[in-house]
Amino acid sequence: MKNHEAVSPAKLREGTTVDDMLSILADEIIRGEIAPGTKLDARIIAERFAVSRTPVREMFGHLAAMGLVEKRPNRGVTVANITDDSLMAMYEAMSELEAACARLCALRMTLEERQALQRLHKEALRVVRDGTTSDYEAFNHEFHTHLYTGSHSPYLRDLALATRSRLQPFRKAQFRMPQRPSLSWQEHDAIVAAIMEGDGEAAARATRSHVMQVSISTQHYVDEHRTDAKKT
Amino acid sequence: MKNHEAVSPAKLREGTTVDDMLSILADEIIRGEIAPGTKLDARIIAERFAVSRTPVREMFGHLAAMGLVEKRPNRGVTVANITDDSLMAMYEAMSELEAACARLCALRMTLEERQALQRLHKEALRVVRDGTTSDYEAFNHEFHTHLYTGSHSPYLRDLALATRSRLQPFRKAQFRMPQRPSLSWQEHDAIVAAIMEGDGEAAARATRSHVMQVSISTQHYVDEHRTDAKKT
DNA sequence: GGCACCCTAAGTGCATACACATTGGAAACT
DNA sequence: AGTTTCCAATGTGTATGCACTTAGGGTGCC
Repeated sequence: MKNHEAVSPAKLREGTTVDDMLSILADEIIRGEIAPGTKLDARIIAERFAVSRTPVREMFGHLAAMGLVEKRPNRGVTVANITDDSLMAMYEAMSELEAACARLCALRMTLEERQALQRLHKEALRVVRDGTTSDYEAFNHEFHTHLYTGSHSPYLRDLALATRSRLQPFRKAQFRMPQRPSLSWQEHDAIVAAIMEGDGEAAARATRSHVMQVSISTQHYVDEHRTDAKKT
Repeated sequence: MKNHEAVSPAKLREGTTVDDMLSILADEIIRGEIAPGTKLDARIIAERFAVSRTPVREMFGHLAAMGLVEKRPNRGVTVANITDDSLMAMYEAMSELEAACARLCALRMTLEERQALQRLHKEALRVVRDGTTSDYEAFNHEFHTHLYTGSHSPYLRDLALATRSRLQPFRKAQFRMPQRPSLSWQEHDAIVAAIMEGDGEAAARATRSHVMQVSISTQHYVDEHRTDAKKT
């Protein structure tokens, strides 16, 4: 029984079942494929992944802990419907987290990291001119990731990453404005300059204002689509 | 602040079974009553609270999401054993979070909040002179809580609260140094002064250095007790 | 006598079953 | 007809049982 090369078709021995579901579901929520306010039926999810409700419930707990869903006792789980206020608050926290990262970047980044950041930033300029906004979005994403890792502060990085995940469904909106990539690049430029000079406070200020600009752009989008995202 | 008090196992059947266990277990871990590295047997916990293993497992998921325990597949959960490096990283993140809060406090605190902070700070001075270190610890806790809420940034506050929870088991060590309360109060004094003057940057700097002082004190304690916390 | 292997015991992870809470709608009353 | 109440259907929360994984010790082999 145990010595069998158990490669049964239904069961895949790849570690944990719930983690797989978790990453898939989290990704779908983050990508916005599941609209905020949607109720997640444990039974449906269980059938979809061909498992029982028990691991699904466990996964729901993880999703709730990530802030991607809200869990109310005896009333099931719904994809987190973020209000304007809480969205604003999250962006504000995000700006502070990134500002702190940027400040530490200015003080701590190695030569290689500084060069990599600058290289990335210069490549992004080409994308601003020639590429699509979607292309720039990828560069933007990586740019900020560099800021997190460049802080050499793992926990700060994790907090920033987690917060960004929670904001992800709304961030994709910002680049709807055609001039946004160009402005974004200019704001990045100020950040890079401050980091290169080792001016931590300037880097923090520039980053804070940059993220708040993103917040404002996103807020406009949310306002426009208020009617769509009506609560269930 | 939500202070869930310990509930007797008998009356757990009322409403939220999992949350009650969660708050109790989390509290025990945070207070250090369960040593880091201890393995938590789902069956034992289930018997203790007179429930089945299912809700216990769900609670384990929450504890893991809080970072209080580590969960390895098929190997159960153990109370998070924080290494020196990760402890340092957490304190660093904490210092940045609190610095951000303090900066916002300087800019945003209402008159009432400023007065309350000052009042609390003055009372703490009496405790430094006459009271026990345990008394001061309570004041210290509330002082920092004021900083979080005074930022008027709910998410930043939540991040700070969550991070503090994870650091709580180690923070109690810092006041072993007899002169620490006095030094702590002086550091607080600089923070309060900066906030009162509305100087955000100064408040941030003072808070950052204050928290890093706490980190250093704690680190000494951890070093001394390395031999105790050896088991993984 | 040391090392590898197997074998057993313990504990985790998932499935199924059951009890209870919530909700929507139909029937009865005002 | 509008409102309320009751009931059933849907779905959550918990218990129990089973399969599988892992760890520890004993036995055979070198």
